Amino acid sequence: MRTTPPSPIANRAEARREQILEAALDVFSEKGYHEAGIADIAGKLNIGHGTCYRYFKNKLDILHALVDRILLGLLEVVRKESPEKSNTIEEYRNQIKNIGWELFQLFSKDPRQAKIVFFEAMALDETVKRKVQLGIDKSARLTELYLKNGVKKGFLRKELDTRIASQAVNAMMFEGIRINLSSKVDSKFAKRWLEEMPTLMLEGMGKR
Amino acid sequence: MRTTPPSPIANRAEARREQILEAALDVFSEKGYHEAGIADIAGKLNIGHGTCYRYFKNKLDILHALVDRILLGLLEVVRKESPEKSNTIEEYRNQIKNIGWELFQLFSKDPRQAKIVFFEAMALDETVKRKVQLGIDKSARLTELYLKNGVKKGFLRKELDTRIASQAVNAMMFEGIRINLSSKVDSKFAKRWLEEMPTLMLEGMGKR
Amino acid sequence: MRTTPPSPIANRAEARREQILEAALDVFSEKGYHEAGIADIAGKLNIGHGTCYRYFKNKLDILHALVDRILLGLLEVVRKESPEKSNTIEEYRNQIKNIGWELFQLFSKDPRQAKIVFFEAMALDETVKRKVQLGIDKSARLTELYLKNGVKKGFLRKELDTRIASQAVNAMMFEGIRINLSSKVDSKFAKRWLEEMPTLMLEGMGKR
Amino acid sequence: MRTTPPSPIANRAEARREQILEAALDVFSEKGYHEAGIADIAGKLNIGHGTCYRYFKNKLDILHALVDRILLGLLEVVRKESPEKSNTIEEYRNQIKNIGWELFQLFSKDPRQAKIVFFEAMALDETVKRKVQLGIDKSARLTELYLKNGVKKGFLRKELDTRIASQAVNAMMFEGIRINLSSKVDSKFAKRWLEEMPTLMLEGMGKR
DNA sequence: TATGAATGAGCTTTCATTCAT
DNA sequence: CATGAATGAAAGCTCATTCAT
Repeated sequence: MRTTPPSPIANRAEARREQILEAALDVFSEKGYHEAGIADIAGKLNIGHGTCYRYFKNKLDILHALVDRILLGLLEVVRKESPEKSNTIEEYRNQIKNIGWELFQLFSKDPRQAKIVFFEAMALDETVKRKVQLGIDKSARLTELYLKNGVKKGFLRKELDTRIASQAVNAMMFEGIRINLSSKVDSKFAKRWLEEMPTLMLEGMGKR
Repeated sequence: MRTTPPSPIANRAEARREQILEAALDVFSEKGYHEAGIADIAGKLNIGHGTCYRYFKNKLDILHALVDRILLGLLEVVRKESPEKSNTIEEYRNQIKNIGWELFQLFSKDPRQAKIVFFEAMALDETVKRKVQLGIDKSARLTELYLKNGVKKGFLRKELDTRIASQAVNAMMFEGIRINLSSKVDSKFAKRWLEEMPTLMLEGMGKR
Repeated sequence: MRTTPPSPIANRAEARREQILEAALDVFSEKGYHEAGIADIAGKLNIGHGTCYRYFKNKLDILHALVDRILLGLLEVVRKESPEKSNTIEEYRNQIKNIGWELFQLFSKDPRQAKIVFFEAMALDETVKRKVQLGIDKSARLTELYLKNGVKKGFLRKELDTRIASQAVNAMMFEGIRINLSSKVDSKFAKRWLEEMPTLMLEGMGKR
Repeated sequence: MRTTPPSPIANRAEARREQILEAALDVFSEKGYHEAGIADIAGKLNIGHGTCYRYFKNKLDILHALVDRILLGLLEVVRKESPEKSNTIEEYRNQIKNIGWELFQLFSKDPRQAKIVFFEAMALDETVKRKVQLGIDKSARLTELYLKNGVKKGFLRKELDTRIASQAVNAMMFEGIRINLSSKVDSKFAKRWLEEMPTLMLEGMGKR
């Protein structure tokens, strides 16, 4: 349900923006932000590089827009499930699996996105870095809601430090993605990771 | 047992190298690799910037040396404890606590190091990135030895995917450090993290 | 006596030209020719900047047209009085006063014009510069007619080098305007200048 | 009598600066500040253009340094004569002649300087413009001292508005130089101008 | 061994101008 | 006629690296 009717001209402009972002995603993730030149982006689209500056203030602005989009997608995934839904630990285990799976999907389908947020953006100017950290933090806060629900419903430990635990959960998730990115990992890794993680998180490594 | 007697001249040169690395650590971690200039490093030491090139091939070479040193320190910590030592889960819990503590120590004492390996180095050329990933991987392999010991001794789950689990453990550890770096976190955070982690890892979040 | 009846369509076009020139006057005098962009001019008129190119060949062409207009106005003022009119030195003094006053009026009413011809145009390509110099020269030639009349009528010195003197007169006039432009001069300055100039020119500074 | 012994190294650097300024004088006066590129300046000296940036912050900085030097030379000339020296109008007439002559000399010997201060600098950023105006103003203030001396000694009119008159004198002087620059003027012009000016200034154009 | 002057590749960015719509 | 998206030449500037001293 769109609120504004799609003006064709705005759409054209929007499409250009998208093209540029798409090309930038390619270039930045391949060569890295600093090595990449505006010319590379424009070159990929066979447009004059001046054109990029009609749609973005500068190179950094492109990255910002890119990061925004990626984080949006990330949060969308995390938000899809409802924190209150699970009533038993088994349901919860499934939720975890789902979210993990979706995230893996998201970043496996387009590893370029992961490269940007997990590697490039972290070494750049304070504002981008902060933006990503905020995004990750937000994701952790959402995760925390799940944990709190679990504690409330009684299937998670009462004394659980949900703040810490949510960050640990996030860390595992993202680390899995990071490792998955480093091409030298076999394709079954993701599957193993996804299967092992919920058990690890819920039951720990210790013998019962 | 040194194989070659320490020639004073080699020592002098070695000292210079150290100085430069120390200065580079400062500068790179503060301004970031790209923003930092060779001149900044030399400036800090009040030496001509040409001098840096007598001790290092180029700017990237300095970073490589820096990363080497940092990873060395990291592995040293992880190696300090012996994977075979623990015989009960309680001993193991203590080992984990120890290692975690030492790592926190290492990177809290000198957050510059963490900034370099966890942020800067990851956005640079493939060789540095790989080097860091290898370091982290090595750390995970070591961790895995502990886990295998645990499984063998029977205080960790028999079916534990030690490869995955070791990476998860690492992830939690490093995430803690990363979060700790983002200055806006209060000083008690480290303590909470360190206390919560072993339990999380061993018993998970689920209610027993 | 117009030769062609004013076609309404030509008038519309003419009006557009005028609008653009007016806007250009604003923009050029405010930001300077180089800092000003075609977009600024078009922006002021809320028209597409491509439109400017339907009325002018290029940016420089706009300046040329502007300078033409300004110089035209300048010469109009100088031409208003008739060089042959004065018969006594007192009449002449009044003529001078008048012309000076009108010029001050002209450029005080619209200092933007002065900024263009006296500052911007002089630092641009040879053709504009020459055009302005020619205009100033023409103004001096006119002034010279007055002087020649004065010599002929006997109220100016017989040996007066009218060529030089006319240029000196011009110089004083224009310098007054230039100084007046530099905002930090008080409003009474113009009055003092206008009053002092005729005496200076006619009687000099020396004691009689 | 130098206060500091001339360090050879400082001299070398100083020499480079001078070379660059000299080349810039050439280039700026020939092509105009905006048309001129740093590359042109460096090209003239057969040095890398980066070198210019070792000695000057940026392009504008070069112009500033240039203008400073020119204005210094200008003021030096004006300062050479002493305002209090003249006791009769004839002595004063000679002083005027001298100063005028020297200024003509200064700017005829190196018309490039005149082009910079009288044309280029006036169309540039506020700071340069102001600097030049200040220089010209300073020159007028000095001239005023001469006039005040003349009034005091009684060979200039008692009621003379010395402020205005000094500016008028300046104007004539500089206009002469400006006209002289426009190559199409014959070489005798300067001589005529210099001869006519003192009389004009002292006795005016009116018949006695 | 240490220096820092010199270098120039290479980047980002601007904006006058064109032209298809 | 009017538009403004697209263009790309052209410029300023930085800084890692070299090398004569």
